[in-house]
Amino acid sequence: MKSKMSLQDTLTNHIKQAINSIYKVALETVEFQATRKEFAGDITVVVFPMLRVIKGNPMQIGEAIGNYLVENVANVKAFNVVKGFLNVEIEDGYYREFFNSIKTNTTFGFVAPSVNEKAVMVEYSSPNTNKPLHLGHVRNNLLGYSVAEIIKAAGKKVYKTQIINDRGIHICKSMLAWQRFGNNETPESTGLKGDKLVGNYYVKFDQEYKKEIKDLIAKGQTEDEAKKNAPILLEAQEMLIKWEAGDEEVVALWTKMNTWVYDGFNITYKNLGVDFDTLYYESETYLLGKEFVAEGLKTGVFFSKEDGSVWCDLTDDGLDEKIVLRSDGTAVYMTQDIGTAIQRVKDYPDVGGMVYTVGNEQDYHFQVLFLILKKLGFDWAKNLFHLSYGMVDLPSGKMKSREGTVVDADDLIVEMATTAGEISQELGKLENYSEAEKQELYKTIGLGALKYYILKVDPKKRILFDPKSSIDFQGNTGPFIQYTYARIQSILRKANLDDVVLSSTVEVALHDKEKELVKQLQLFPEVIQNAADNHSPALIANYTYDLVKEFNSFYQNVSILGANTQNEKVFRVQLAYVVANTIKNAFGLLGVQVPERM
RNA sequence: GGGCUCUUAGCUCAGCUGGAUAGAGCACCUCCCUUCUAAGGAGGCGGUCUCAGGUUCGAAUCCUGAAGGGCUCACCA
Repeated sequence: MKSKMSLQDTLTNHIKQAINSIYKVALETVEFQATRKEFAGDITVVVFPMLRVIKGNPMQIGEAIGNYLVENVANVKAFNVVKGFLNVEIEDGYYREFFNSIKTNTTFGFVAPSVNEKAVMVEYSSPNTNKPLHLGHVRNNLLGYSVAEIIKAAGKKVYKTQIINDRGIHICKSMLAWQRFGNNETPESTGLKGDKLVGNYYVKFDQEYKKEIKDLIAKGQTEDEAKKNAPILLEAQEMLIKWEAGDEEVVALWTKMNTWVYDGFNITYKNLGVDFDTLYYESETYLLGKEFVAEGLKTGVFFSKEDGSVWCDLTDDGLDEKIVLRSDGTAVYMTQDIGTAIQRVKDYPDVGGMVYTVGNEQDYHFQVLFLILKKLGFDWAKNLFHLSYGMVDLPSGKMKSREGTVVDADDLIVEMATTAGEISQELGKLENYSEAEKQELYKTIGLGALKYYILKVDPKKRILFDPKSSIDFQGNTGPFIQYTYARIQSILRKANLDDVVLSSTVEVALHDKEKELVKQLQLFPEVIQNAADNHSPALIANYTYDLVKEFNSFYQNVSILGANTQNEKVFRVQLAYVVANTIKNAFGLLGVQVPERM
């Protein structure tokens, strides 16, 4: 494979030579930016930074470089200088050549996984098994899945994983409530999804717990006392102890109810379109990490206090002291996370870095975790990244499972599809579709709207989600982009597309809109790399939006099938094809599907 | 109180190596379907980029400080 020098690289080299021959000085770097639409030109050289090494007036320097480029560089057609900006016009031929080099490459922009590169493990979702997934999990899942796909597209092997929080007092609460009030209900007997059924008992527990607290307060206890002494809570704590001791009956119940939950989760994951390569269960990992704490004690990374608890002193790093082992020798959250990270690298030795998709309330935890792993001397510790994201809040405030003020993931998906269906029916473009096909399409559009809505914003920002008015289907939205894709497919069907048309090379003068589209396509590989480096699906979303806007403008201004010449028609069909393919691939990175019609 | 983080148009957001007159969508107002899907396009309205300093030829972008919102600072996970 021959690597072709990019336009920027070529220009950089020539500009350096120009500066060298005209001003007798060496230039370190050249700054470029896209030429603003109101000026003639395709790429702009920023002259200002050169003033550091060249004494002179930016206009004159720009003129001199411009002249040199026109004379010496094949594809440079003309130039103009505005203030300190040298706008360079490039020959159509350059863009045609680029376009022809990618037009049959269905994975343009993607880099095949390299054998030499270390793999990345991306953790996301990681729910508790006592309640169904809600909108917060949806954001987590979409982000994690998308970042995993993006890293893959950027040329690294990826393992998608999650750590399932399948043990602890919260699970026991659901179990206990079911035992007491459940009358042996099952998902089958009730027709409820397993996670919903279990979630109901978690709520039930809380109701009972509150009732008991009230009773105790009435009997004269303080609120704090009542909260500690409520019989149902004591019983749940007892249950946890039994579970840890391996009590057969408790473990059997635990297994049964968790299985219900997993069945439910799997349906939600499937509907959401996310998947995992490998799973970790907290019940299997919560004891891990202790040996490394012992190790760290020896090497002085940790120290123990008089009561036997073990700590890590991070005050030199501007943080606090952090406990890594309780005085009774049991593991804390941190211990477990240390152990799990190490375990993962043992299980998958090609892993050289990890991404943790976890809400920003755990920023501090991960800061500490990564630091400790570094101190323990793991070389992969420098490649750990906390993909932190803001909460999803409702107009009514925070979502709270126990109080039932959550936007349920399954309900949300259904609602989105319903809305998509309503809009679709109003527009009435689907005459030949069967009912099943329609439902499938509505789901694609509804999910597309939801996913795009969440992924297009910076993960760091918190989202205020108003179920009634949040998600549009017009403008900068998933459906808008899907619509453009469908419209292109319609053209391609009418064009009787075949391999000959696609692979044939035609020479046509480029329309402005065509050139802009080709330029936009050209950015895709860089956008993918950038998105991977920054763990940012939003970059992909915004790129796709820009591409689609550019295409729609082209579409309204230029007739594709009604082109004046056969050559123009062929080129435009090819262009539409490549744009559609790029939309599809880009949306694939976001986990959004594109419909053939809508 | 300490730490982290966010603040750009009425609303939701872009703006990621500091660069030209800060861009989109929604909403509101015009116009465009006898031509490839109008979930579209063309245009208008709308901004002291929270505030105050600083660095720079040049700051929404970098630095310092302030204000407001969020998160966090457990032998919980």
